[in-house]
Amino acid sequence: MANKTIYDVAHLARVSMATVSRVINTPSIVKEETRNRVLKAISELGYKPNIIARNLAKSKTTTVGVLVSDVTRSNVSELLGGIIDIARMYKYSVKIFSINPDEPFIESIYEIVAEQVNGLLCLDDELSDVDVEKMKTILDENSIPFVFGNSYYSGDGIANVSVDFEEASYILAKLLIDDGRNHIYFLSTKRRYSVNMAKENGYLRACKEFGITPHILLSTGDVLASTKQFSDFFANNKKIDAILGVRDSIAVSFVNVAKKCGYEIPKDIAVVGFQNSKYSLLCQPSLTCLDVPIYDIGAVSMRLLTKLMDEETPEKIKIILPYSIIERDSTR
Amino acid sequence: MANKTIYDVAHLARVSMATVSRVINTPSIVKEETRNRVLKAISELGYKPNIIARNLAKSKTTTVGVLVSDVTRSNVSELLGGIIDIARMYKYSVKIFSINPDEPFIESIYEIVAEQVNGLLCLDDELSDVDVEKMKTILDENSIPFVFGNSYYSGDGIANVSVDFEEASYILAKLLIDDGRNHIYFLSTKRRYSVNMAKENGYLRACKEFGITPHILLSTGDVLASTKQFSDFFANNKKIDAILGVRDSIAVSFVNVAKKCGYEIPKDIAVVGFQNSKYSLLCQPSLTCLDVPIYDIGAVSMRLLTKLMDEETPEKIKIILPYSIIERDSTR
DNA sequence: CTGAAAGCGCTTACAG
DNA sequence: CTGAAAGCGCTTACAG
Repeated sequence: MANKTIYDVAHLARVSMATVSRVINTPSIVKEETRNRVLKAISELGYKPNIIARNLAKSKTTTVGVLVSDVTRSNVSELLGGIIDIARMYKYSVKIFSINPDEPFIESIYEIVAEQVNGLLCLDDELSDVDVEKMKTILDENSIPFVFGNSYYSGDGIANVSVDFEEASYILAKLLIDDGRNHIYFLSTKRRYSVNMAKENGYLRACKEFGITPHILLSTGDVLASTKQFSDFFANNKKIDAILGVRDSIAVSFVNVAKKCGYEIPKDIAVVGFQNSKYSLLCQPSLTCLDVPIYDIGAVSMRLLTKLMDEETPEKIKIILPYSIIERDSTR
Repeated sequence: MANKTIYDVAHLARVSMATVSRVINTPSIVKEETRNRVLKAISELGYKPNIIARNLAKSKTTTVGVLVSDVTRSNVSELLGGIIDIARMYKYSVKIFSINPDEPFIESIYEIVAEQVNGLLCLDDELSDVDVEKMKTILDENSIPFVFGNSYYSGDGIANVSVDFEEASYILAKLLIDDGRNHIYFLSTKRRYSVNMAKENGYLRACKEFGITPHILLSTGDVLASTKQFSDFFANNKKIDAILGVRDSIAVSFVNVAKKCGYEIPKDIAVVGFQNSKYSLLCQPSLTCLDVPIYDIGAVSMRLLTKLMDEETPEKIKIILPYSIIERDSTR
């Protein structure tokens, strides 16, 4: 059984295809009697308009692209959750693109443009300023609005939805300092994410303000590697009484090693995380951490994008969402 | 600057649009000299074919749909990783759909059909057989091939890529039994996923075969709730010397509670998980568990779908991938 | 309120 | 090897 077209419906309802199109798009304009006849035909045939054809006719699409560097990165799925829910609400469908590591970043943008998306949500957090500028140029040329979700790119005219990680990190560090800690380590990732840079800056600001020497430890995401790294760290007998871990998995690895080396948490070392993931609850002791509204960041990004696509002018193009801090057993 | 069309290129290269189309789609057919002229025009203009128009003209799409019940479910992002990589390889783009909880499941299928996807990957694991049949009917009517990834639906003509969780679970249970354990609990989810049912069946088979009384404990995904549930469990002084946890987060919760109640792992209680997630490594002690090739399941599902979309007849429509078992400190 | 017709940007037999 | 033309399934001024 082939796909029904608008012709089939028109024929059955004995009207022109234009009328069918109208009952679908602007039903109020059609006389009730005709409208009902058409509606009946539609449901009898199980007709669904071909969205491709509609898009072509309108020369616009109801698709947004979501660009990620890697879907498996933490937070991406929760961001997607918010994005998809709002997209449905506004009748957009979402195409997902990941960056092809085998070609220059900008090629990915060209490919997305060719797919005729109506807007782009960029969840990539590792872009150079140059790439961001190039991307902006191409997208602007094609009148494709875009917004960055959960990342920091400061350029003019670049829409951004995030949490103030710099401030949050500052507050977290201050919390440790107020508790009398002064050998505070900042555990971050080897890869330079804009978000983690912001956290680092907040930490550095607090250190500077309170006259504490900053210590930064970078590790990969790999559990075994960081376990080894942290063991070496303790073998060198470094002075330490607190850590801030940008990722829960890193913080938990560290806690495990510290405990094995005879340190008590939080007595000897206080621990603070930046994600409120299940890890933070499953960890022993449970982790004090930032609670970032990841789902909301996704949802708000998408909502902002819908405004941009409708050529509304939103009051703000850079949105900072509130966060909270959850104190648990790894600090006191 | 508006989008360049094939006309602009044709004009610049002084050929017809048909020729331009040919150098894009079947370049070998065009005389080299003409081809080069067209290529030059294409790159001068930065022309990219409008994929919507192409799809309409070919009345087919190069888009596959991926249907999930909820993107944030564990494994979904890793499945997506495999799917996206293979999709890129075969030049498909992927649209992601989640099930709208506010309407009957089958409506979601109609919406996907309207989006003109060329094939569908279904990652939903909680469908009733009735829904699966309905879905198959609709999709068949519209000649949209589909495959289930990481789930079990046994119907005829239903493509499926998974791991033999029934067998794996049987082997895991047997491993505990061989170790002399005979009060083995199976911790599963309240929601009935086809995959978890398969695990349960393997466990039950082992119990039956070795004359052990099966015990099944169902919990929600919520850490706090399951912590309470497990505390109550121990308060009732149940006999227990081993558990199989379908999810790592559940297994870790259980371990935490058991330790707090004075049990030693694995001496008093051996623990086995079904996911090789970071939790299983971060847990103290580290968890013995199944290693399921989630990424591969996504990749193979997508590959199978490309064959189906190309109307090849794959030798097998139900693919069982190999797994392995990683023994760590939670058993011995 | 409704129909005829042009157009969206491509592809692809059909001629030549 | 290349062009003219029809067609993919819709939408939307333009008439009436």
